[in-house]
Amino acid sequence: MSNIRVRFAPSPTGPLHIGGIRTALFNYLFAKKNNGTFILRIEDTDQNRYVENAEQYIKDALDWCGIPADETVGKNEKFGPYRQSERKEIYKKYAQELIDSGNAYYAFDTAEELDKERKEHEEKGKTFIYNWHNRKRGRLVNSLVLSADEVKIRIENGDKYVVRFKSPEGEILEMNDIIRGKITIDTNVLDDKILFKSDGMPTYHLANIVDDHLMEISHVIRGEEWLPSMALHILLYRAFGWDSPEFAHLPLILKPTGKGKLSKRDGDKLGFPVFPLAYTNEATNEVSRGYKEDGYFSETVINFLAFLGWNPGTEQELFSLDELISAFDLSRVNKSGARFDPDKTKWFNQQYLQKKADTELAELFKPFIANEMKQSTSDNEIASSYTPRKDEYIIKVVSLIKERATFVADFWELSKFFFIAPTEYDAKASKKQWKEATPQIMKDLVEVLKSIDDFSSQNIETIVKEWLTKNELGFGKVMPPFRLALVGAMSGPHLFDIADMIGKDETVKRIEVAVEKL
RNA sequence: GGUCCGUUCGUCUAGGGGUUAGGACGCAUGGUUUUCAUCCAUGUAACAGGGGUUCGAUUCCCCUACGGACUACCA
Repeated sequence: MSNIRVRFAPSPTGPLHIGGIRTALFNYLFAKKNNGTFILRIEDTDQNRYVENAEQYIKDALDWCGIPADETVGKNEKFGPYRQSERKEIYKKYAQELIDSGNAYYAFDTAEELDKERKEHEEKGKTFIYNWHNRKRGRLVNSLVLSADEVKIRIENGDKYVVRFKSPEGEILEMNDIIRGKITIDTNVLDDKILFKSDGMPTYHLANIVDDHLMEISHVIRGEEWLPSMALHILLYRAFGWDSPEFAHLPLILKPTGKGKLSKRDGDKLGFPVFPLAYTNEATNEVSRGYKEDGYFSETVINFLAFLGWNPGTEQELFSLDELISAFDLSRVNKSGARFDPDKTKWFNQQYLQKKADTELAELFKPFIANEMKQSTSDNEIASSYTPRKDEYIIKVVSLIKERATFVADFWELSKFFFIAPTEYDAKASKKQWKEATPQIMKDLVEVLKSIDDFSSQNIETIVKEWLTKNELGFGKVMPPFRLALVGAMSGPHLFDIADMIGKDETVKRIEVAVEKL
């Protein structure tokens, strides 16, 4: 195969949701796998739905995911412009070419007239199709029924018109889809799609075909919602006398529960993001959450999206972007829609969190600590002595608690006792673990602790254990209340590690406070 | 309604004429950890239904059911 060139061609009507990101990802993977080029083209032919900040959002989202385009607006513009609104004249020329070759025609029917037509057909239980069935009969007004002069006069008069494709009659069209194989359609059921709108803009169909041809796109990889348009597109390539690219229609991403494809609303309803990045609708000020802001790593998003509708055929599930590139194969893409599972995305994030270096996680954790400390210092005097903690300390904390976290945002709850003394004690645990004899045992423990010079985890452990054995004290009598005093609850890492981290003075202080309070 | 596409555990999926139908998420149980979590082990659970073809079908074909997409001067 020569020169692989693929494109992702979103319409800037709002934020891109994960379905769009997955389409972009599969295009990207296919391109990189085959030493090809990944192009981002902005399909902004619908002026009514255009949203100002959407194009930037699309670029930002692809950048965050690590799958930027090789060619796009402002970057390697060999086939530019890459915004369809800036290519108007090009489409006009090609529309004319189709009219001249008899593959398209002018139509003067108004939207209202057509609506009425459709309704009337529907009432009779029929389907209105603007094609050979009725384009020359009935009440439709177009250059197929009007004389050349009449058409000319109408256009010169400034009458609104559209250009329609003249779809062929009585042909069984056989097409090939890389994912689905052979697809057959009877051209008699195709309607004469509008190619050029009365506002001087092309429709998706014309612009898309012209651009894909001009930009030398070799493979069209897009969502399944385009499958019904494939016949029209193939027919357009033929009408122009161009070779058509190969097609691959990706399965849709479905809602976690219920019917239909995943939509923006599902995220709000079920409490998970559907967008890569948070997005603020400038008109309504409505904010939609994003994976990034919810604490997911881009690796997570890429990995779970890759596995929606594709799999490598092995049992490996964790793939870096590079691994994805080498493993990717369109022939292993599924045909059926994939239900989106938020639970599994969490699992992916947990996996990636464990793989991250402690230093990197510590950096991500710092802002959370700063924020929490700001809130706690005022009502917790002990906190002040812990305030600025060195990086080294934070890295150590991260190494001790990360295995129980899924998000960086979980860190504080899992580790706050490394930074501030407990202000309250888990009620259930205190009742169960803090017995009558406990205060005295704790006081004795404090004395033992005070005598330790080398306050390292291992050494404390050794000495405390020796003391336990010597005094015939059970672990169960000492360790739970000890933990309660340091942590405030029955959870957390190895207790002697905690003591080591917070130091002798603080350890002793916390036990004394607990004895007082409990 | 019409057209097209699809259908393996609850979910993502592997497999493919003869298999104990495999893995992962989730869930459950047990072990490790005198905590919690992690981790490990085990368990749970599926070929939509009906007809063919065949010695044999979950796998191939047809029908039905169900699901989905499309059916705009939206993409």
